[in-house]
Amino acid sequence: MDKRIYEMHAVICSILSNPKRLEILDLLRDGEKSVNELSGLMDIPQSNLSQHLSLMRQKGILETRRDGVNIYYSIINPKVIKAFDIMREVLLEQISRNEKLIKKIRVVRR
Amino acid sequence: MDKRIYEMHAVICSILSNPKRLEILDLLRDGEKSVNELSGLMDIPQSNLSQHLSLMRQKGILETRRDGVNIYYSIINPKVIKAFDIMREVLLEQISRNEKLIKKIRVVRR
DNA sequence: TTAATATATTATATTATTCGTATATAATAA
DNA sequence: TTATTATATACGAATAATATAATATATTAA
Repeated sequence: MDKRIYEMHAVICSILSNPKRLEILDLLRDGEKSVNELSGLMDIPQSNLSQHLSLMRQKGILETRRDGVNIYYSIINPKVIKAFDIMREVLLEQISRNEKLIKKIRVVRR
Repeated sequence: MDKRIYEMHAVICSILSNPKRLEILDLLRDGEKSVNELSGLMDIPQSNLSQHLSLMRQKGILETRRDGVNIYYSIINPKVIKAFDIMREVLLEQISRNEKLIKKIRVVRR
């Protein structure tokens, strides 16, 4: 397998490796939102939001549409949300596995 | 939605954001392999391989089994491979979208 | 044209990742 | 016990990612 494909793959995945970008994607999962709307929903300076948005646009994850003063961002490929959700499931399953482990340890100690 | 869940989510996703780790996961997709086997299949110093493996174990993605001198690593949750594959599809679809775009531009220029 | 609003860009400082080298540990064989 | 093989860890240097502040641009309204 070509190494370059792993590198490109890693670049795409690195988009999901930041909490703010995950929050943005989660906010956009049901359709487009303007920068202003996003800004109101998130606790983040506008410039930082804009940076994350432009990064995701550059990487081909988001696209934009201008309507007057507003610029609306949306997710190009819904598979990104699919991957988002699967990784979320992985996380939640990890957490519940850990909880079970902790309970077990407590029972043994009693 | 709790911000901490996005942070944990980002940590899990950051595992997929490195080409070597993606290659390791790809090599482990059909079952466990020892560090030695992985080392033979990859072009990477053993210490670096070990670093990536221990990171993925710490983060709850891989688990280990010792058999004599060898330590076998395997993927705990197959959903990780599912997410791997979906993100790969996103990448491939991006590439083919770009190719189409380039062709279009060429036709227009003629 | 000027003002107001929405969004993007740049520079910078801080922090995090990555990877190599060297070293350490752990299991087994001799 | 010593040697060998397999694996892990510590450290440091280079690089990359991040957030913030300040500034720039673009659109519309007055």
